[in-house]
Amino acid sequence: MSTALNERSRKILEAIIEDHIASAEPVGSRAITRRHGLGLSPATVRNVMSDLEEMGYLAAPHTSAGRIPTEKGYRFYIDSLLRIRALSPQQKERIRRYYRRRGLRADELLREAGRVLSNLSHYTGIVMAPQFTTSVFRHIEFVRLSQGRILVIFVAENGLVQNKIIESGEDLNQHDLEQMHNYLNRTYAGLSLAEVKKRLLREMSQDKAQYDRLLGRSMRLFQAALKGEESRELFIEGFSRMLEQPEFSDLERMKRLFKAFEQKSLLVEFLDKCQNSQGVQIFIGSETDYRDIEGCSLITASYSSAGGTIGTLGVIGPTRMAYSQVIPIVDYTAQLMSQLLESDLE
Amino acid sequence: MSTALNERSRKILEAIIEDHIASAEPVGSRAITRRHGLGLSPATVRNVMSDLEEMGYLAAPHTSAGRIPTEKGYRFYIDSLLRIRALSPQQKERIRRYYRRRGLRADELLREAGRVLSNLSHYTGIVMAPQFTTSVFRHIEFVRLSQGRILVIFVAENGLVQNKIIESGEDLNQHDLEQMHNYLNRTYAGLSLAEVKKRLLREMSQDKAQYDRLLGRSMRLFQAALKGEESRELFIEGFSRMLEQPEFSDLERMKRLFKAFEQKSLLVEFLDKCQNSQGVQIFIGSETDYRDIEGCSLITASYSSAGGTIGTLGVIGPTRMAYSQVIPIVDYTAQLMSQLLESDLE
DNA sequence: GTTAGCACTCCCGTGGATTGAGTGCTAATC
DNA sequence: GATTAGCACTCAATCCACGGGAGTGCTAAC
Repeated sequence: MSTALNERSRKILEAIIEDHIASAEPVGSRAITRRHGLGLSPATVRNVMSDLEEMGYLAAPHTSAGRIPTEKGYRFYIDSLLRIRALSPQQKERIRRYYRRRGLRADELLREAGRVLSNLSHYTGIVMAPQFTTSVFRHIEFVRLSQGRILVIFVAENGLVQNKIIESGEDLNQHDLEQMHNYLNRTYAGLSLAEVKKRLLREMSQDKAQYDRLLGRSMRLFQAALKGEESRELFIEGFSRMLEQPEFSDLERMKRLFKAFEQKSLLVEFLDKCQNSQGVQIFIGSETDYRDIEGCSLITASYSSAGGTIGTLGVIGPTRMAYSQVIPIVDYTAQLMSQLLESDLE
Repeated sequence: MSTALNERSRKILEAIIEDHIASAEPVGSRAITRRHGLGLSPATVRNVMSDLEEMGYLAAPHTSAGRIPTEKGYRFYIDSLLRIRALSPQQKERIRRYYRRRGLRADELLREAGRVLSNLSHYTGIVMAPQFTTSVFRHIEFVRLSQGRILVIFVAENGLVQNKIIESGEDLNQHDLEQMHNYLNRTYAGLSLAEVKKRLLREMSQDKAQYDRLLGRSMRLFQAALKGEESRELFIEGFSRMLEQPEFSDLERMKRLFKAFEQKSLLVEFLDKCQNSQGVQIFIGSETDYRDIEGCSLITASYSSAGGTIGTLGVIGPTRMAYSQVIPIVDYTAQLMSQLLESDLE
């Protein structure tokens, strides 16, 4: 009952977890000896399993069922047992092919990534789009919609487009608006939006007087367009895959999970917290600390552009997930998104 | 056994359907006499029910259960028994209040409509966005993304924004692009996109030679931006409401339904066919001729702008739907969308 | 330390038996 | 002739007992 696991226990734990991932059923001692023939009898395996349960890596649904891994079991499996094979060039090529279609807008690209993640993993794909404020500003455009209502269109360097309606106190005609956005484009293109905000603030207060009416108004409009909380877009694709998982044949549970997905905001918040980490992150069950998706694991990776991470994508599935297959897919997809979003720059 | 229904049969049919809508259970003869006390004994009601079954308005799941309405029964109910009360001014005001938030973009407005439809009806709300080609052209903008890749942004009179990436053979700098879209905006604003297409074609062939290089290129770019199939956006909101309906406690069925929603394209196709009809349309069960949503009914209405219908919205729920409540909500929401999308014009 | 053997536990499927809601029919009643 | 009370019948759903099977834990032998 030493707390460290010896080679044999690890082998058995691994075998149990892998069998359970494949079958979704509790795994018994005989099944292990049959399928993994470690040169041990069922009785021996039973003793080891009993120890593993004692240590919290396994649990028994009831006396005469086999064992299923606990979250601690999965955690150990992922940290110590799992070896991830990098994708072969062929596999990478196969994934890349999904994105080959030309003329895909950035948002379409991200949604497509969600679909691909779902299809390849057989779970649900999630992609959080970049926060606009972290992007590099490329272009702004004002279009007068009606008395006092102006449509603002931003374009970021990575090709993401966002639009917004602002209400300006005074009515501005389209010609003035054009002059205004021309000025803004000349002045601020190439800066990050955060920087734009800062400069805007400085310039407006510092030398306010020096600017003529038009420029002052341009800046005020820009500022109005930039302010306000910004909800990040989240693409969730392939939820129906979840319906295929036996663990969600419980309707009540399904319903909760679905509502969580429909809500999105909590998931966005969570992914936002993941965003600053490098590489693939794995959250098993309650490790997400997010009750509605109980029984699920989350594999995420962030994608980046121009140095910083800008968004997060991943796969959400039951804790009993085929981690070894999903992890490299998520990893590579994140790399790919970084490349593809970058490629709009020359 | 005459084929026409007398007053008494109609009353009983109505009572059965309304009870069934409320309870989702087969309705028995005693329940009718108890809850609707028509001054008849259960035995009499049984005789009538038997006739109604004979005529195809009711069906019995098995010998000793009550009766449930058939699609024919619902159809008769809707066509002949149901009287719809128009919404009271208070109810209308309550609905309008949902849209009072300012600065809502057209697409946000439509999605919000889906949510509101879902919340008020307790079923799933669907909103098909206007087809861009039928909109009135207000503004176009070209933004150079990279070597040969141009982002095109369209704005329609109703405030809808669409963007697209086109690949131009030659590399154009941003300054040229601006001149081009300025020209296009001056020339074509206010026309419907269909008309723009036509004029573009005519002008390009007729007096091709007369145009200078820039104008010719502008038109070619515009044309490139307009071509290609256009997938209509469809907002489906509140699917989780379906999970609450007892008829979908069958997992297999749920799954089919969900996949149908995830697919969207068939639903778009179907709604597209509804679009040219006036007023509220109701499709009961297999009347949609769309197998995946079997057991569901669809209540739709089209919203319009500048005379023509531009999109369709509605509610999808089980055939056992609270028609009398949902119909006026769908009707009024469609009217409201017409108004709200119009209000961008002065 | 490992393993064979065995008693024990518990889930699950099967097959009556029972219950209850509801029907259809018949004969009596209005 | 329409309506209704009464009654036999049907069928799904529920409960319960039972047996089989999978799996465990313990003990004693290797």
